Amino acid sequence: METYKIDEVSKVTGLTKRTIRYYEELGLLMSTQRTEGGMRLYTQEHIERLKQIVSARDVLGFSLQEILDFVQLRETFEGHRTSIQNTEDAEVKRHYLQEVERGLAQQLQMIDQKMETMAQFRREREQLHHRIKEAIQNTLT
Amino acid sequence: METYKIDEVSKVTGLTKRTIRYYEELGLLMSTQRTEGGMRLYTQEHIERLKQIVSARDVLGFSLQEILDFVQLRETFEGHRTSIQNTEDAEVKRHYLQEVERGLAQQLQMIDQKMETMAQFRREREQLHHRIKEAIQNTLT
DNA sequence: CCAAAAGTTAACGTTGACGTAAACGTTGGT
DNA sequence: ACCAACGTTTACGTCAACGTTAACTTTTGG
Repeated sequence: METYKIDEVSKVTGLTKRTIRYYEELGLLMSTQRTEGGMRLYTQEHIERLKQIVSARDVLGFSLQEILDFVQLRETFEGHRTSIQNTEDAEVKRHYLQEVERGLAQQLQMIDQKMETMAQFRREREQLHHRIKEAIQNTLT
Repeated sequence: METYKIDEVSKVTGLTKRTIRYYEELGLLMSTQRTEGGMRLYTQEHIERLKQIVSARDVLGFSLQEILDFVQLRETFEGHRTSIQNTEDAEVKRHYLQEVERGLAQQLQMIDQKMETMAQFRREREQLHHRIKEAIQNTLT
């Protein structure tokens, strides 16, 4: 599989090398494969993940701690597929999945809440914008 | 007009007294009337403003510096109505207004950009949610 | 009228999210 | 085989956004 060194990743994501290592340290980014000498080798998947983190951070305004919750929920599920998948106890399994499902439902609700508030904010700004444009018109008459 | 002391304001906005004073210090919140002894007296308008600031901070993820830009743009316009309104030079006036208009247009575009990314993020989460629910169904069959 | 509650300024402390510098090892081209 | 460019860890520095404490004044209820 194609891999990238940290400087490449830094350029395509816009993050500094320091930040990329920091995110790994926090557990936001899964650890990479290393070369014999210890250099990190990133895959395309790592890059996608980093882009998502940036979105969540800059656009949604989440703290790294909140993002960690999001990430862990996904990992929990993906990890589940291989580790718990083969368990015999369907009860345990279902209970586990339901926990994850509840978490996701809450996240969705939280996002909707944010979008609503954002739309509200936008309306307010648009109204101001409208009034300004009117005022400009009035300077022309 | 009805006024409130800082502790009241703290309770209804959820902000600490320290934070409220800090926002005033930064210029995010217009200064209040004071009592003879120097105590701040807030109006309903101050409270509304604080709620907006909290939204912009928590929901939109804006930094206080960004919020300051938003606030100043509004103040600039509101202040304009009384101070520049009566100027004779319609040229100066219109130019001024157009500056403000450009700023607002940019803000709107920025908000739309954020909403778009947020919607994208939501879709991704929803898809994951869907897969989880499917997996739960599968434990029942 | 007076103690307790609430307010004020000033200054230092803390936490999250990185930046930066030092000291050292790895890679890859000539 | 060498060296410039890039990588690694470790550790201290920084800045925004407040928290906390101190020392003091004002307001208010009994």
